Amino acid sequence: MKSPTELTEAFRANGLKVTPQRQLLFRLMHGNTMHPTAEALFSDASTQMPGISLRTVYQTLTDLASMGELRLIDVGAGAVRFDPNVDDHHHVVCEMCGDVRDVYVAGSQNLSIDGLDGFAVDSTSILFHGSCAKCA
Amino acid sequence: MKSPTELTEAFRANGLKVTPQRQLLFRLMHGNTMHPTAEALFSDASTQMPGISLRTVYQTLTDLASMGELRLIDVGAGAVRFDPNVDDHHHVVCEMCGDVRDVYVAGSQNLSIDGLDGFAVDSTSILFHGSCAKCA
DNA sequence: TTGCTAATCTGCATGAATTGTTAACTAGCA
DNA sequence: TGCTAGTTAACAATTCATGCAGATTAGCAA
Repeated sequence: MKSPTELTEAFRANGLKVTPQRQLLFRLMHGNTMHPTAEALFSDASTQMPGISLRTVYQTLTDLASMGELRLIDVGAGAVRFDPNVDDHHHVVCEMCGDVRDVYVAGSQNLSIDGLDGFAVDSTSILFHGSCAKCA
Repeated sequence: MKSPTELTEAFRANGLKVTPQRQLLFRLMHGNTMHPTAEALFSDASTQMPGISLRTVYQTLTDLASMGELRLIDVGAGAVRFDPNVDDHHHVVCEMCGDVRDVYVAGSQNLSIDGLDGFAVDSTSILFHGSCAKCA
């Protein structure tokens, strides 16, 4: 994800306005490795800006996602999570505490895959399920 | 997934009762390659047994899943899908029509993975996103 | 076959996550 | 400084899934 300053430029360039709510969310997501849910971010944002709406958090996150500045990740645990890391990477989720971390996978071009006939594949997501060091 | 007859045995052996509703669902899921949602199965079941409850469909599917007779798959499109194929396999989903098909992946032991330190991995799911032949 | 009892079914209520709606508000340009 | 399109907040609505309670039934035992 771009820096808050760069995002300000990018939003204006796209005809979108840069409000205090959005700037706060830019800062909260920049460099964030927590893979937060919308609710979690809303909670964080609320401490710094009481009265901010959950709807606004969702709105801004989906705007960022559609600009390619964030990735949505679904670990099958109810709520979607947001990841400012847009590198080509995957995830591991702890089934006990729900913690999610980034995983880098190399060598996938050597996989032998059967069943993709007729499909044009756009993207691949690999999700590892297990238990983290703390929960083991 | 086992055959309806075998499932009848298995349910009784576990102290679970075999009702007409359950038998119908056994038949509807056996060999089913559609990866249906609970709603879709409910719809199918309703034509053969009007009055069956959606609650019962969820209940039976959950029971089957906890017995290891089916797998739950989440393609990030809202509802969870159910797969009677419990082999070690993965899935591809068409982003246009939502169709899901089984994919077999070999060679994953040769992947080079970075970021799993401290995690004990129980399972891995690979999901391919793209467009199917009909929607391309 | 009959009766008992725990398991099940249905219908409805509830809950969690997300999106739709609308009137009031404001960023950013002229 | 004013205008106007884009935003926000509050609330309603939707979707998917689970909790609950009273009526019903499968399956065992006599």
